Formats: sequence, C-alpha cells, structure tokens
Amino acid sequence: MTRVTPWAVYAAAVTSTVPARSGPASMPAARSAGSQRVLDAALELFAEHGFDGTSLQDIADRLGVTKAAVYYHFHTKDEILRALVQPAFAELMAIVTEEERRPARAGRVVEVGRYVDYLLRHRRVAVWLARDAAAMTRAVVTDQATEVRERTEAMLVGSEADGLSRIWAAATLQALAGGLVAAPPDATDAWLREELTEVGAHLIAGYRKAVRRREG
Amino acid sequence: MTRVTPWAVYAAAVTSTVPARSGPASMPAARSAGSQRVLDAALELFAEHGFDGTSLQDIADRLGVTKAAVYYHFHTKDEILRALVQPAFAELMAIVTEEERRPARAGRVVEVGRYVDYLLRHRRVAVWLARDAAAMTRAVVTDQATEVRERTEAMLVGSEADGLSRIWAAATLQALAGGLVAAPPDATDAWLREELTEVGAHLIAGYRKAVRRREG
DNA sequence: GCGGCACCTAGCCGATCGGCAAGGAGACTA
DNA sequence: TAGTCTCCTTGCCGATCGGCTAGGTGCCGC
Repeated sequence: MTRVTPWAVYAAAVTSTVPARSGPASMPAARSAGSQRVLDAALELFAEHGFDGTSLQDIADRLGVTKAAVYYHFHTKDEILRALVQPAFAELMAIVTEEERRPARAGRVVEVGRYVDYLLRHRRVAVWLARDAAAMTRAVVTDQATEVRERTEAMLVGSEADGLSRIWAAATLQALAGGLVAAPPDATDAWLREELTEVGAHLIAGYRKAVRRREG
Repeated sequence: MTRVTPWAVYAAAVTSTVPARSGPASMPAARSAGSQRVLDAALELFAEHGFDGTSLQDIADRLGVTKAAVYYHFHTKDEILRALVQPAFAELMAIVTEEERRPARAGRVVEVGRYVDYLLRHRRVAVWLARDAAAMTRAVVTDQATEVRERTEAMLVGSEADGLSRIWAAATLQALAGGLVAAPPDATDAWLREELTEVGAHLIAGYRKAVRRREG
C-alpha cells in the first residue's frame, strides 16, 4: 500500500502536467528494442511474483543492466505497468464497443469466442493479471481496469447487473483465465481455443438456464 | 521478490530450530483477542491491496497501534500469512483426504457441493487468495498451497492430470472463487451456495462431456 | 573530425521496508 | 507490597525501495 505523504500529494497534483524529459519514456508508442526487452522481463517477473513483489532492481538484474538503465526507458514503475496493460485493455475495449453496437444480441456464445481469441492473443498478460488482481488497484490503471471488466461482463450477461448476472459473468471470466493459467506450455492455441470456448459456452448456457429458473 | 542475501541464507538454515521467544507468537493455536484483531486487520488489507502491497505499518495503523505491537503477536510477516492460511488449508486437506478414501466416485457433483460449502466457510480468505495468488509463492506456504490445489483439482476431475483435465479443473476452481468475489455483500450464504453449486455442476458436466468427446 | 543522439553506468537521495531490544503501564495474584 | 504476566511504546537497525543526476561510451550522419 502506498502511504500518503506530503510529497506524494504534490506529485499527484502535477502528474498531468509533468513536462517531457530526455529519453524515450515520454513517447507512448513505437517502442525501441531496449524498451521492449524491459517490458518482456517485467512481464515475466510480474507473472511470477506479482507487481508489488517485483522491484526495479529485479528487472534490471534479469536484463543484466543497472536500475538506471530501466529508468532510462520508463521513468516510473507505474509507467511499465501502464505500458504492459494498455494495449490489451485498448483491444478489449474495442471488441466490447463493437459488440455493444451490434443490434441483435441473441446468443452470447459468439462473444465468448471473441473473448477467448482475445485472451489467447494476450496470453502472457492475461495469465499475469489472473493471478495478480492487486496490481489493478494502482491508480494509473484502476479506472481503465474497472471499466473494461464491467463492460466485458455486460457483454456476456447483459447490463442488468443483478446479483445473479454478476456472479455468472465473473465466474465465466475467471474460469477462462484460470483455464489459461493451468494450460500446459505445449498446448497449441487452436486446442486451447476449442476447450476454453467450450468452458465459456457451458457457463453462458448455465447462466441462461439460471435466469429462466429464476423467472419461471 | 525477496533478494537472496548471505543473511537470508543463514536465516533459512536456522528457521526450523529457532528457539521460542517471549510473547504468544510461538504458540500456534488458541489465539488471544489481540492476535485475532491483528489477523482480521491483516486479512482485510491483504484482500484489498495484496500481501506484498500491505506493510506491517499499514496493519498497525488500522488497529491504531504501533508496528511493534504487531510484532508482539507475530514476529514475522510470514507468520501472519501462515496463521491466516493454515486453518483454511487444513480443513480443505481434511475434506480432500476424506473424499480420496471414498471408494465409489461416480459423480463429482457431491464434491463440488462440499467445496462450495468450504469456500463459504472461509469466504474472506478465499476472496483474498482468488485475487492474490502471488502471496502463495512465499516459501512458508507454497508447498502446502501447491499440494492442496493439486489434490483439490484431482478430487474434481480425477488424478490423471492430462491437459484437458487440468484446464477444466482449474476453470472450475477459478469460476467458483470468481463468483464468490463478485457476489454482492448482502448475498446470503444459502443463495450463494445454490448458485455456486450450479456453476460448479455445469462445469463438471461440461468436463465429462469433453472427456467423452475426446474418447469417442 | 565533430556534434548529436541512443543507451547505459556509478553513485547517490529520502522514504519505507521488516524486524528487534528495552522498558513501562496496568491488572492480577501470592 | 512485591513479583509476574500481558500488552503495548519508544526508538532504533540494516536493507531495500522507487527515483534521480551527472557523466561517459559508441555509433551516426554531416
């Protein structure tokens, strides 16, 4: 937990107006090879020990460089977090937005398939976040994380957000992520896609049945 | 991540023979009221910010005491972790062991029901660990955690441990935990039990179907 | 050959980390 | 009243945390 100090209050106040400094840390896209190596090492370590359980020194050690070299590419630890998470979030947001526009929403199984494909594309990030939800409480990502999670749940079970829907939606998302985590390393994407889609489809079918039971 | 220092190596070497000190930290059971208050505060904070994201100072602050007061009850942070996790693990081990002895194992749905009941009894711990799996990489609990997880999975899908079974087992456990996390605070245990059991039963049925599909 | 840029190191900063020794307040009992 | 026990405080320790400055090396186009 970050303890609030006078300095931290000041830093938060000027966060949005911090000027650009030397180094590529200020440019968001088009990562250099060095920056990408930092992200790869960080993702590996975050997945293993969690965000809070990994220090900048750990990342530097894995790369065989000093801590300041990491600082050159990303000026804060939160910047690494954001860089790792942002592409995955952006893509999921796009998928959900597209599905929201679709008028007829008879079956949610199609959406499950799209979500499974998405998970497989961002497998490493998904495996990490499935075991380290605490990282999403960081201020830099928490709003995005909450929004994307809520809208994804709504994509699967509708936006009513009653207790029943919430449970089944969360269960479905967690089941898919959990299956991904437990998957053997040599499992092909095609096989994983088939199995996970079936897991999700079963849960969506179960949800519909539960709704019918409650209404009937 | 804990960096290995010469001192840490020494400490690990003498861990098993560390002598009893003053204070109740050496007695495992029969917690005093003060110790229980520490555990309650710690569990709340761990669930919110994760184990690594919570400092002993945070726990002390929540209780309105000093850090050393926490130290009086538990001499290390790992000791708090162990104290929180151990009862839940022990109970699950007992359940799994009992189910392993049962000769006929036609349907796993009964086991799902027992597991759901177990989750509801240890709801706060379960919600915490579902979002903070990184805490289970700590040396004090990692062996127990791995064993209890593997045997619980085996209880649900058998001990073959092929890729298909592993995925469905992990998906089932994660789905139940995820449903628990997403449950509204005012949800009754009886209602939760019903819904979660149905979630688990659906997944077990899906697993059986997947096995039949693969074999046939 | 020279300025400029990308990339990295050495070394430091204040803050916070988990952990610990010494001692005191208060209740209870012999 | 003296001794003891529980529970907590003050105050400190070395280590590590995230973050930062100044400086250097090597490659680039000019």
